[in-house]
Amino acid sequence: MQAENNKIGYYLERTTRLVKLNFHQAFKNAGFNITPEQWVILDILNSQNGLSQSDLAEQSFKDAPSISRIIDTLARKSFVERKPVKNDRRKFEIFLTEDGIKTVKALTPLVNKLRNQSWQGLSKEDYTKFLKIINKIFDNMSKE
Amino acid sequence: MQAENNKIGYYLERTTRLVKLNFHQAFKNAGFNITPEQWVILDILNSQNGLSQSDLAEQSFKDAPSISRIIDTLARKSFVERKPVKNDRRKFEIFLTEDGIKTVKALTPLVNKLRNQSWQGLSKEDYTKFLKIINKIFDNMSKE
DNA sequence: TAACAATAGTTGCATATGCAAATATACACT
DNA sequence: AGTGTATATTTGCATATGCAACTATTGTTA
Repeated sequence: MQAENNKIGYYLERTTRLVKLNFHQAFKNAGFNITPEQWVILDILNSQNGLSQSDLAEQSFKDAPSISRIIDTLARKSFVERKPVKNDRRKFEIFLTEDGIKTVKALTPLVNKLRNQSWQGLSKEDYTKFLKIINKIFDNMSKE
Repeated sequence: MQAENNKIGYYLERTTRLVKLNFHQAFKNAGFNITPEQWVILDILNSQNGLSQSDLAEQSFKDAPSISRIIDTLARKSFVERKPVKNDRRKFEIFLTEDGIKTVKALTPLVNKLRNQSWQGLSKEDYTKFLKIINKIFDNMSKE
């Protein structure tokens, strides 16, 4: 396809930004000082506690420095803690703290509500189609 | 729709990030020190030279501080210049410089190539559908 | 006209990202 | 064992964004 796919980047970018903004503000309104990026990490750890930073990097599709600094912030806020790994002293395993677990529990309904809101008026078919297309774009941009 | 729309935010975010990365690297490989965000502004100015910063903010869906700083960078690199407005001394009109114009001309084919690449294997119908859905998400997140 | 509100832009602070370079540790191979 | 390579994480630098606060100027209106 040519010439028609004019402003995909623009629509992608502004929508992503707005979605993140909504999540961030909802967290803030609920009394939680957490960014969407931090939420993603907490959410992953909630289903797989004790991942290493490089595991987290892979699962969140971020690079090592980004994860390193997000973990810094989450640790500073006492949502997670780094535990050294016995067999490999280069690594840390990252665990949710009590407070981290509570926070994920508290925010999960809010996140579901926002997800539903973002998808209002759209169908299951739309979802399938959208995922197919966006992941095709992702693949198209992944090759050299 | 419920419960199914699980990871839209994640797919949006990682795809947007990858698209921007591809554009940035392509610019760099072509010898241009320009970010995708800076490109968007140059591209808008190329079709409407002399917009004010608040016009640019509106058209690019960014806030005033973001535009202010992007213009700072573009001006420092001599791609644009701020011209004071006679009737309203609060305002600047932003103009592409010679170099800015040359740069847009040089990068346009590259941008088109990348747009085509991102849309490879997808149809005009996919495009319509995708735009409908992503803009619906945008609207859903725009209301209070 | 004086006071107040609105508009245009800038600046400071916190966060996130990409990249390159650095450190520390583990692994592999001769 | 010793050298070189790979892996895990951190740090520095540049850029972008959201938000709040600030300055300067313009508009409104009592």
